[in-house]
Amino acid sequence: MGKGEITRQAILDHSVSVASTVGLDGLTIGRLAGEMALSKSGLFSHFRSKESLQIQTLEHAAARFADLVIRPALAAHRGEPRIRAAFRRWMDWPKKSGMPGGCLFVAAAVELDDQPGAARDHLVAQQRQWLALLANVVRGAVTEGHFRAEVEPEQFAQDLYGVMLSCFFSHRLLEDPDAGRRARAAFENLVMAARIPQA
Amino acid sequence: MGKGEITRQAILDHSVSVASTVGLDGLTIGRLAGEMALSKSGLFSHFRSKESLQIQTLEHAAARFADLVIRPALAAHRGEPRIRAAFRRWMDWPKKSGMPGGCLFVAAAVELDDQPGAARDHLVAQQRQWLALLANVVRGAVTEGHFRAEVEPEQFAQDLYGVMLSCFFSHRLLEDPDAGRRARAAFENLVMAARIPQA
DNA sequence: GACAGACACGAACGATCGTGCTATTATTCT
DNA sequence: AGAATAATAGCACGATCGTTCGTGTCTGTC
Repeated sequence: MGKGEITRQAILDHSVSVASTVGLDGLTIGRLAGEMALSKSGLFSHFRSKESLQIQTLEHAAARFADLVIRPALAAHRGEPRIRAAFRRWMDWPKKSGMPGGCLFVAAAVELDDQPGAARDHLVAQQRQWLALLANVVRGAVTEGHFRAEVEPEQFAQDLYGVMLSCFFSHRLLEDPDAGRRARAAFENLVMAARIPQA
Repeated sequence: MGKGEITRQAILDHSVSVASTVGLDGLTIGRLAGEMALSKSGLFSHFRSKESLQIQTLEHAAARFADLVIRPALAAHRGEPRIRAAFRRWMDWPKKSGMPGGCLFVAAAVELDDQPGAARDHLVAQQRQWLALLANVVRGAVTEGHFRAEVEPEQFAQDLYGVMLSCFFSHRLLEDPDAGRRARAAFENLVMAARIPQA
């Protein structure tokens, strides 16, 4: 790994952190350069455009998400345990991953949902994949006999996403200290409702 | 109502619409002026700063929210009917209110959760009030005998918010045509779980 | 030890940002 | 109708934005 690649990675590390608080658009090359002790043009030369910087920032975060959430979750036993692992890792991945502004994907989702372009396309593909993976994990819980056969995996995935989003909202904006506890409770309710009723 | 007030309202109408797509920060005085056929300084003089424009935009949207969601919901019968009315109005209030970029409050929430200032304070107070109102409506369903006594109103309110947020997310970013249907299904599940079980 | 390539810097560009001033035109009130 | 007031336009400012270009400085190779 050459020196250029090293600084590029360092820039992206910081970029993810900054973008989590000010968004991908609020992300500024001048600011990034200042905080990395680089000149604007020196930093810019690593990415040939701002859009490229934004996309690479998303990719960088996605790689960390795969390391910190997806892979550990898939290492858990199929079925309900894997769902619990995914949820737990997902819940505190912004903290673990050094994103002081909360999950970058949530910020980017709201920011880009109206802004066509390569960055949006990238994020959409990413998030669709993640939701599909969640749905598949739920499907596994059905075939494993943990969940009822009528459980709709896509429904469960969207519901899970809602639990996460409302937790972020209550926690970050409203600063509700009970947000996390309620999110866990909501998760338990979802799981209980999906389980095969014990006679 | 003088002429100044009329144009101010017209500006705010448009400002809400624009901010819903590009955010309160992406909202720009120059753009707003161009689209309203006003000079930058002419428009600016109505608000003495950009922060004031942002706050008034939030207030304007809040007033419409009260008209289109809160008041009609409170007009419904106390208990479960009122919850259903609130949810239904809430679901399609961005459409009804001419916000092409989806709910302004959602966009502002993600944008401002890290940016201290008067705009954030205003939004936080607003959203806390709305969540408290939702919780109160749920409390009404309990005292009315529709919901079980153990139902936690604040939990229900946060869960409801999650249903809305994940619907917006799936609908607007992922363009999932089933997002609305799933949100309604999730709502029904929440209500059913809270009801007094019929023997 | 000359040379090539990678890497960073400094200066400058056109554009746009928010925000003041000063006129000038519209509107409202007596 | 005329005077007082409100609303808008025009212009300029300093700052910052993304981007380009030319130049210097290392590092490693033949």
